[in-house]
Amino acid sequence: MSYSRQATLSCDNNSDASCSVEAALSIISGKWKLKIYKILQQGTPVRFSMIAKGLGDVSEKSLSFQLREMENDGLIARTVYPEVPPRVEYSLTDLGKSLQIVFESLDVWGKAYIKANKLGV
Amino acid sequence: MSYSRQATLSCDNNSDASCSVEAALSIISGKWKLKIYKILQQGTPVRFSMIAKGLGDVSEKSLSFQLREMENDGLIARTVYPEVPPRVEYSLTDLGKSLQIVFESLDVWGKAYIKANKLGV
DNA sequence: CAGTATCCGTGCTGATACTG
DNA sequence: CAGTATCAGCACGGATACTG
Repeated sequence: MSYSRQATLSCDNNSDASCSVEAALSIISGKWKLKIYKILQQGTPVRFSMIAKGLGDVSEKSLSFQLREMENDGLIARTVYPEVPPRVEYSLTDLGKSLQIVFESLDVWGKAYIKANKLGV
Repeated sequence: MSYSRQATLSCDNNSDASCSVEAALSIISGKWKLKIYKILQQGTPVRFSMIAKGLGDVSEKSLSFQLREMENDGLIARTVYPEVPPRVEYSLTDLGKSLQIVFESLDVWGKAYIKANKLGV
């Protein structure tokens, strides 16, 4: 891990009210996080390779990194089964599930935006 | 302008429902956009230099770029007064104002996240 | 299978200098 | 005043090879 995070997370020096908003944004921002979320949303734990397959063209490193960030943020749970070959399953935590309403809000606005700007195609 | 946008915008090839969410995310993602939004939220049009002052340490190029993106996305209106010296004022459009509820949603979740992860300080 | 290590390309962002 | 042009740095994400 050569770099960590945008550092907007803790907002130590915050005198503004946008701290929580920026925290939320930094957590859900990431090229694959939304799609990972959608995959895990089904409810049953999903294996690393299955997530990779669901995403299509993600590299192992990128997927691993995004998953690790989501785990560190408390969005997903990582369960390792001490088997051979190794098996690791990921699932949404309650905190992760609570993102649902945020995505719904973004979905509603996104649709309104697309409509307003006539970006149908 | 040497580069344009992350290209997740139009979602031409979308077969998934996350298109609108990603569109919304790409639009509000940007180092200064949330703070610009907060400044313009007061209601009265604000001049370029006043926005810069409100942000503190943003470069002119970065601010200009963020404003241009927000304008292109229909979030803010740009009014040029043909005076000397030139005066340009920015204000939120109705579409921009409609982001309010999205930010509220992010704010609520962000607060819950901070609480869950004990990131107070 | 599920990663990690290393290298690398690109794009976002900033600093500085210049213009109408 | 309100930008634009150019240069530069670094974070991000990807490719490939290697490991427990």
